[in-house]
Amino acid sequence: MFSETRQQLKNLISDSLSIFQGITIPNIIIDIPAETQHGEFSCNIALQLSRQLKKNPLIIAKEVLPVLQDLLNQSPLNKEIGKIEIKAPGFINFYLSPEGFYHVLYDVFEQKDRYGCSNFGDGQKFCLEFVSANPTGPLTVAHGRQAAVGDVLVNILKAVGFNAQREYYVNDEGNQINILGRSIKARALQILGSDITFPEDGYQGDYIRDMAKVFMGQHQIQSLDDLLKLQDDAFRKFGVQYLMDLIQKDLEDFGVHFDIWSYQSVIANPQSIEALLADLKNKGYVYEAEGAWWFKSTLWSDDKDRVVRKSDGQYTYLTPDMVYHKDKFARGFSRIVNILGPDHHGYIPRIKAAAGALGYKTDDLDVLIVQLATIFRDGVEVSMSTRRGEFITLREVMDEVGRDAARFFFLMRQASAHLDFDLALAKKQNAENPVYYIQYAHARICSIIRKAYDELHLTPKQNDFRSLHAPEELDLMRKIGLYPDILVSCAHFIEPFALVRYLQEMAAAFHKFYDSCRVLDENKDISSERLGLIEAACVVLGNGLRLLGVSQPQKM
RNA sequence: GCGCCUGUAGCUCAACUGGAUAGAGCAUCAGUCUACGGAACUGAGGGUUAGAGGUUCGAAUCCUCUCAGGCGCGCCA
Repeated sequence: MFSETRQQLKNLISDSLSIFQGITIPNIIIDIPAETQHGEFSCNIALQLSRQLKKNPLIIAKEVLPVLQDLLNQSPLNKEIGKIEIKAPGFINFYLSPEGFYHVLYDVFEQKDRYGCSNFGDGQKFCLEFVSANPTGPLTVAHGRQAAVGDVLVNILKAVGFNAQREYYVNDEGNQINILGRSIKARALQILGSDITFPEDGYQGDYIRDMAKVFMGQHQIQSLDDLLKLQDDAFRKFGVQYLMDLIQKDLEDFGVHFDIWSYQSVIANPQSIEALLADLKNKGYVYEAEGAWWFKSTLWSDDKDRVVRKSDGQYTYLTPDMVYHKDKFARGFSRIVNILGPDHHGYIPRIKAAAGALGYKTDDLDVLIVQLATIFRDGVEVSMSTRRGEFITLREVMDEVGRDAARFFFLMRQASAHLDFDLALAKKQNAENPVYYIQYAHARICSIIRKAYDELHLTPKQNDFRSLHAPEELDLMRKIGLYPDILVSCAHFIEPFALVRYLQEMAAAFHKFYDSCRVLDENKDISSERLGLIEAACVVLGNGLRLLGVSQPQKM
């Protein structure tokens, strides 16, 4: 709603600037001021023009005002904008009329579950690849955060009109998988009494031992001889299958559903890899040196060229990944974004260079780095090392604090910022815990509406709010009206954090209103209008929580 | 050494991507309920936005340098 109004104001202002001949009109910006005393919308155009016109911005604003007011009077926007004021040093501020505020509520009741949705994305195909954890162990909290961020992002992208998909790239081949196979085999050997030493680079977690037992059961292995008859491939295949099942179960329980699972072994098969390398060689993007094959990634401003085929004939990680991205591009996405952990940030120029070599723009592929979450238990940091098998899994966190709190906490900071995750706080069921603060607001509203209906036979009004004009009531409406813009902003910056913050503010605005305005009043008109207002608030809280994948309790 | 990121209240973080008096939560202190869910609300204290220059109507935000911290830099994944 506000985005429409802002666009209309922009047009009016643009028209009103015709009084200045021969100037270049800068981009007109309609801001939403931090302070409500500056109105609902604000424009800095007079400040921007002051240099060009060589005039005091205040004077420019005063010259524009009558023209603008005149245009507004002839516009349908007139009944929603109460007044226009000029404030030093030259801002033009717009104040909504009560009708302008009520318009927000009409929108909510017209769109209900769809309130907040828009056509910002214009149906563009958007591929978000995230988690993509190697099947070498259970998902860690780092993956958990990436899963939460990615999942919510896709929810938001869909809400604002993108045709967005969740994709998981399974690295089911390569060095890591070889190590996995060797680790399982070594544990199985040990179980059967062999005194071999565990591989130096093997995965030391206890889960490998469990896997070895399951493996032996499946293959009916009783003796060392039985085991040694098996090909190494059997261990790898089993390991990948077992761990992918585990990972999929974890994600399922975390509420994350991927649309596409892409397997490296399928997409980046030997033929497609050879074909790609031949093609890049033809184009002069791959050359041989020192017995290895190098990708000329420096052509796209990478620091150095990268090996794609080692002198021993093996491919590096990058090579199948290039094939995979070629496959992704070929599927016709207008935007491709990969979420990676911070340890991979050096990889970005490389993979962007790959996009360039494949004939796309390096900007057609974006990489979003989601920083790590540090887990605190009783104020002490929990250390992490996958290799040594010391890590907290996503599963443990989910079991300990619940899915709602886990998802919410992972989103409580910007994805680009480190996150401290306090298990004790996430478990707390009181005001300190922001999840409960928001859910409580939702439940509280549901409870009031129930009571109004059961005991007073009152239902929320949806089309008339003329009695509502207290500051707390208008604040709540203003907040509700902001919601669609918040989603667009999240999509634009590919960052779900603003939604989390918004919902906290939304809940606060409701609690404030509740404390100063009695909903179930003697006056039935006021009651049903306020019921309408809080129902609208409830719709927004519910819609927002749903996008976060957090439950929206009717009672707690 | 080179590259990237970060530095805002005691703590954890915001600030609509250059706007108006830099805001929240926690913590501290002081308050608010005989009525709708107190899991709530109100108020106070707390800041030279690490520092120094620069750009302009205007800087936490952009540029340069300094300081402090983190990460990356293998024919690794």
